[in-house]
Amino acid sequence: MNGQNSGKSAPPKNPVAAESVGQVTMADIAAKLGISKMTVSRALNRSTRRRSDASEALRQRILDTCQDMGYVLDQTARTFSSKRSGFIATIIPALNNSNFSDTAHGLTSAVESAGMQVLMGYTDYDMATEEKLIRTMLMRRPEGIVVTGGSHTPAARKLLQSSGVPVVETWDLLNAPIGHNVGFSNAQAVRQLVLALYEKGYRRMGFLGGIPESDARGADRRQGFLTAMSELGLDTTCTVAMGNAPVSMEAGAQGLAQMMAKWPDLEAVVCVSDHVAFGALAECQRRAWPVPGKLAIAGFGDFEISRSCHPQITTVAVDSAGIGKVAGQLLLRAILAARSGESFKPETMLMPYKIELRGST
Amino acid sequence: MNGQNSGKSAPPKNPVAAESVGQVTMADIAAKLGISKMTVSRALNRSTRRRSDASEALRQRILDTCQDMGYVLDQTARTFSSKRSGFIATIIPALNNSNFSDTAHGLTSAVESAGMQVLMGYTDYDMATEEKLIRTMLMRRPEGIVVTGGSHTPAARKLLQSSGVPVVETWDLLNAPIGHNVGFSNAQAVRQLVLALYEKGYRRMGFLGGIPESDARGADRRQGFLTAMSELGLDTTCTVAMGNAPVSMEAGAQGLAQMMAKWPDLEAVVCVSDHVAFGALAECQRRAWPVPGKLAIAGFGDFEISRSCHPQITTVAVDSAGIGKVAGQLLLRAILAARSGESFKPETMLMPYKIELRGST
DNA sequence: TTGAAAGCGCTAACAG
DNA sequence: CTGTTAGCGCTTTCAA
Repeated sequence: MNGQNSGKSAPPKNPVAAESVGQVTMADIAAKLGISKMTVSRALNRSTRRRSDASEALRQRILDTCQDMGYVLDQTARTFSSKRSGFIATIIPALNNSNFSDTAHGLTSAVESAGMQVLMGYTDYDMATEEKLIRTMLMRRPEGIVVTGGSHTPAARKLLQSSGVPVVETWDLLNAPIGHNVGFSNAQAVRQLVLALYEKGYRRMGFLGGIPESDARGADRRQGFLTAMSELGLDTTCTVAMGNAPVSMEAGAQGLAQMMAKWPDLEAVVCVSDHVAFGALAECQRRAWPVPGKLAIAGFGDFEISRSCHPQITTVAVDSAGIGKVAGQLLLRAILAARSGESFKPETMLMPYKIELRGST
Repeated sequence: MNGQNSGKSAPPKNPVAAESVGQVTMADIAAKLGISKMTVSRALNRSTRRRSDASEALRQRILDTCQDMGYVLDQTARTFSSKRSGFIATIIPALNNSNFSDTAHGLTSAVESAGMQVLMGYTDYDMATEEKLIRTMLMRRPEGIVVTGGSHTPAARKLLQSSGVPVVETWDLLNAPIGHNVGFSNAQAVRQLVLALYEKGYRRMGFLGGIPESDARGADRRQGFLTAMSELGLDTTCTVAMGNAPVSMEAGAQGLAQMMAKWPDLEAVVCVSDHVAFGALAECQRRAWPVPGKLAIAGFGDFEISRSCHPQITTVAVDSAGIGKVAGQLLLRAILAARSGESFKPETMLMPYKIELRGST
């Protein structure tokens, strides 16, 4: 019997299985085997052992006993003691946008092999919500933070800066990132898309997106459109802003209607996202307007819909999952560096994208 | 100076602001103000106070000091001490399926007002992954668990049963739920959809879904189709199973092609989801087959796409967010009951759904 | 209303 | 390789 367990006042345990998670502690396992808590702790933490049949046998007995007694390690206690939460906090604008959820997916894949768990939150495209989320998440002491974009409230920015852990801002290419940055220039991408449409012969083009203030990334894309059109010496007045982010398919349809009422001779519409583009396409179909015969339509993001609809929609393909994966890898390196006391300079990783010209243009 | 802080060996703090989160503890706040940790703790936990200008003034000073010193409460320590993690664990099949992410959204909304945070995980439609996730999440000692559906590995089921906290299984209506159940009969829903199509005059109908083994919900829907067709005395042989869940739009298109090659005179196709239905619709458009003229198409889930495309797709509208919201409310009641030592019987909440007949049929 | 003592379950650090 | 001691930062409990 181990003395360390003598002070325990919990009710007697079922020798075979615990009634519920959290009833059995390491001390119980240790007591049962007549060893110390530390031995149990070590057996549970060192996944691979060097040679030693004796200790390997003990290790197995410990594992079996944990199994038998229904022991589930208390990560809270572990975190509290070791100062390592095993959490990576991530904040995305919305769960139901597969661009962002793919990024979260990529992040999860990248960090789970290191035993890290992703603590996910979403802002609904609201900076105040983001600030609140950051505050809440910091209370869980994440070992790294991944946020979407570079637009934050001043307080949120301050929190991130003083978080004491590596921060990655994703999706946008930033002039003054807080820490690391994994993304691309949304403006450049749309600019290239417009140039590609120009080469195809389109001249009278419009941009269909949301209210710029509500979505920094959308505003960047709009800016890229305006830049390209100016460079080409084309008319930049044909733009419509339909409500706050996220702009829906429905809004895309309505926006197209507005746009074509105002500028009936438009040849092509560049949309802030594939969702909006699809809404516009559907509206054309309702009107029996041939696409691209009467009007060409382009989107952004390479969502499943733009590949699956007919005609397929021209878009900018982004490696959403790759952004998350790279962010995760960067974070892991930064965390390991910090553990060994090394410094790790903030890095900016430029992610590739590709203009996908398809049937809609 | 407070004696409680005397043992602290941390380096001297910047009196204005901490260099990083976690550097400042409650004891520092207390020492700064010459009060005890407990007073700080109470000020931070009791959001509203009863009358007492004096204590209210102190409370404000405490809050200001926390602000000034950049104090961020350590939720890990709080959890460890109070045995309340503030976590609700939830597991969904996939992040990028808006039905499930809407459920997660509804759950989050329902529990955040109670100060609970949602710890989210996704299985990619794999039961082994689910088991692993449950195991990992239980180490964080969630106060409640929400899982999707009733199909779990035996070990996962055992873990949930012995978790010691309320469990809600969602989306499906179960014969033997582990704890609470919030959902509806997917089979019944599809059955009603088929009956509605029958009333519209359709007779030769097929079902397009994934491999039943890979998706319990999809299998239920398939079963509902078969049941309805049998009841109506119609041919039940026209079914196609396209790959594992989640079945993509692309697979929907391919499945439709297979189906029509085998049974060219089919009048209507019922699909396991709107995504599949949309893929089928797009394939028809590619072939210039009028929908519903040549073939009627129905889906499931009332995703944005089915409302926005042309023609709009007939579907089963499910209150996805409502499922999450009700699950969250149920969980909160159960948690509160448990805290006051009351028993709280497992409940089954039947959620409504609606057959949405649209242009595609 | 406030304070002091105790301790949650684990791991770091050191000793054997 | 294993054991012992100490303590993480809070909240619980009890006392004033």
